Amino acid sequence: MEEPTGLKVIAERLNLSESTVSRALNDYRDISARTKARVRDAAEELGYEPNTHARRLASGKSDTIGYVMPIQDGQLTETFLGELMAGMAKMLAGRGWDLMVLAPHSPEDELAMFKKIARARHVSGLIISRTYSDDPRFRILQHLEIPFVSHGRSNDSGNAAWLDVDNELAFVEMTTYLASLGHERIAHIGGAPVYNFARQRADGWKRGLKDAGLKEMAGYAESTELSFEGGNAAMKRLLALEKPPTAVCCVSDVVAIGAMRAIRDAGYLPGREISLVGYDGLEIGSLIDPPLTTMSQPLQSAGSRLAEMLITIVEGKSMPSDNQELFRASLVRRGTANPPGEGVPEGRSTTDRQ
Amino acid sequence: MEEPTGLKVIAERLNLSESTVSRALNDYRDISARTKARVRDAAEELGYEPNTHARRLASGKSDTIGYVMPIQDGQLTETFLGELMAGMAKMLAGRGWDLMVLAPHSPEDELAMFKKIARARHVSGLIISRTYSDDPRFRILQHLEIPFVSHGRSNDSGNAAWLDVDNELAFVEMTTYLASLGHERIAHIGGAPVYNFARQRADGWKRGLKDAGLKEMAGYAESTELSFEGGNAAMKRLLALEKPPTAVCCVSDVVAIGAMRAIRDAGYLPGREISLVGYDGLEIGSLIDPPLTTMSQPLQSAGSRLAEMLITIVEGKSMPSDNQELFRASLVRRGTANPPGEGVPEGRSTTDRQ
DNA sequence: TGCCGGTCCGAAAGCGTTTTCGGTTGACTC
DNA sequence: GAGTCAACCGAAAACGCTTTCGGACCGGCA
Repeated sequence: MEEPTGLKVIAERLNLSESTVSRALNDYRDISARTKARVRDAAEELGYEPNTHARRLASGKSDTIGYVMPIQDGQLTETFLGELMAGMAKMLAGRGWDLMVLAPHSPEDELAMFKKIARARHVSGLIISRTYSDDPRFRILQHLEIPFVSHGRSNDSGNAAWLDVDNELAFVEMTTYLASLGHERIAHIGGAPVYNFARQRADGWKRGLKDAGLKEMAGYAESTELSFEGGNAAMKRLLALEKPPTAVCCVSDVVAIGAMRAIRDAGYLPGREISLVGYDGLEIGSLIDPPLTTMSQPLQSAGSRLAEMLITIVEGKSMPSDNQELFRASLVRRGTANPPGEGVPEGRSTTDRQ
Repeated sequence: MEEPTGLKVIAERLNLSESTVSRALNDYRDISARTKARVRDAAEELGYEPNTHARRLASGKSDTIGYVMPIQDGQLTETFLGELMAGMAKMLAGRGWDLMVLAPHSPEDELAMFKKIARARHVSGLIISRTYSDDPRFRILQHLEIPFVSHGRSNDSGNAAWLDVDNELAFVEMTTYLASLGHERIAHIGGAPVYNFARQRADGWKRGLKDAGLKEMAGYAESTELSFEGGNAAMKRLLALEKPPTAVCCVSDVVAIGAMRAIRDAGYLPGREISLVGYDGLEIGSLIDPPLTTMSQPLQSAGSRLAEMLITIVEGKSMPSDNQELFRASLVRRGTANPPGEGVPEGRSTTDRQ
């Protein structure tokens, strides 16, 4: 229908040159205030919207950042993604930037995407997530000179930009909390240490034990895959111990829910004979019975902040290494963490303090 | 570093003109096979990657489609989004298209985005979801002449492109299944009928009752918000009935989980005295106790198909009205749907037919 | 009067493709 | 040997914007 109005028509209507109109719109300072106003009014009236492609071609900028979906690791992230991406998209839209989704189906595919981006430059920065303890992507992206920020640290993230939750602190707090309730036999069901967050969380648990003056008992450091079945199996192993724990720190809510099942199957009640704390703050945790005590991490704000950081880096307003931020998880007290009660499995009904 | 190789350098190296190189790369037929091969080899060797913006500006195409995230309705969709978008992104990437995320924070904002797209045309098509029974977006997008396909139908989706799950059929099957187990008092906890899918599911339940020769009892058609609390409250109302149902069809898994809690709180066991079936097929449903029987809908494939449909429409290879597809949900038998047992609340322990 | 320094705007050269339009070959016909 | 017709390729004009550069104009100062 109505063909899109370009700079030309508004220039003609105002008896100005296209270049003047362009600069007026972009608020150059060699254009008089009066002219700027006239141009802006006309643009408004004509419903002018600049052609994105032309603008990007001419300026050499792409005003687009890409989010690399972590899809090769099964579905544990799903709940995550919506909120995180919504946070990014809103922030970016507010600044006139676009968010593009990259969903590689394999590490090779991911690498190919990186290379293509390095060449075509139609995406000016990347956000990656679900980082490994040793994550080659940091080196690759740096070598390719693609600006990026990572959601989660890594051994390789030294001078890169990242935003992470203080996983270690979260698990220190979790452990300390459990200890403060009177627990002395606190175990941990962790994830594979290839995941950096899994390692951090395990470290936090250990430090928490130490801080509380507790010692790590043999067999208490479980590691498993990040799934319901994983948590279930790990908990079974813990229950088979000579001295089973009275409380367990779980690397994720899903793992914790799996563990709850094992506890039930053994004839105990989660939160009663054995306390549990999860991590993620999934809403679903509040729906189960008893509702899962957990550590919740910010998501929308993380997405938003990630995008913000990346923009300043892409625009050269800050160095990657100046963009390293630690968010904090917060304890959500629900029903599965209580003082050790009676009926502790296999055990003397230990402490009664407080 | 190495400045990006453009058409020019490969043309010079081969003693050809840029236009020839361009056409060779795009497989025009007025270029000899030999030349094409030479060009392709050189391009490969030089690591040529076309400049997206230049290409899009020149061709007038944008090879980008946008997905409008449904974020204003709370968080019920979250689990969804990851898989759906992954499905889209993979399909699009396979064809060289990009997926852009739009996250409007209000209906007005959404409208503004549409208008901008209609002008700037930097996105050549849209995928919308979470459709309302009366959804103004269909009219708007058609009027704006923005190609789109909808995930979910609407009263207004007559000649538009859509992909939907056969919600009605799913609930017919669900109801029939419950009836086949011997239930005669089957209720429904639905969602607000402003959501088209909620209306369809309610219709399916009614038809299922009729097909089974059952009649809808007074107060059995509950409607509530799509949340845990909603399901919980609705179930409480059902339990307060003179003749409470022995089975309940729930509009979503989350609602079903809320209902389970109400059942428990009333002293009954979900799946025993009162059977339940949810909808969505959330993985989390399998983790709770007892695991939730549900109807599961395809997601990755839906995302992929949506993208595919939109491409053919954008390319003018098919009319929107020729792109209307119904996917089918499938029953996932887990633990909450069983023959009516003893202890049916308030009731004669009705039938014993299995 | 002449010169200087601002202020404001136009001209024009890109940005890297795509695509239309001819034009040049050589082979083929009659 | 003149004409025809493919087959193949180059020239050049877009695409719609950004950005540099220079120039016109005006006031003020010596």
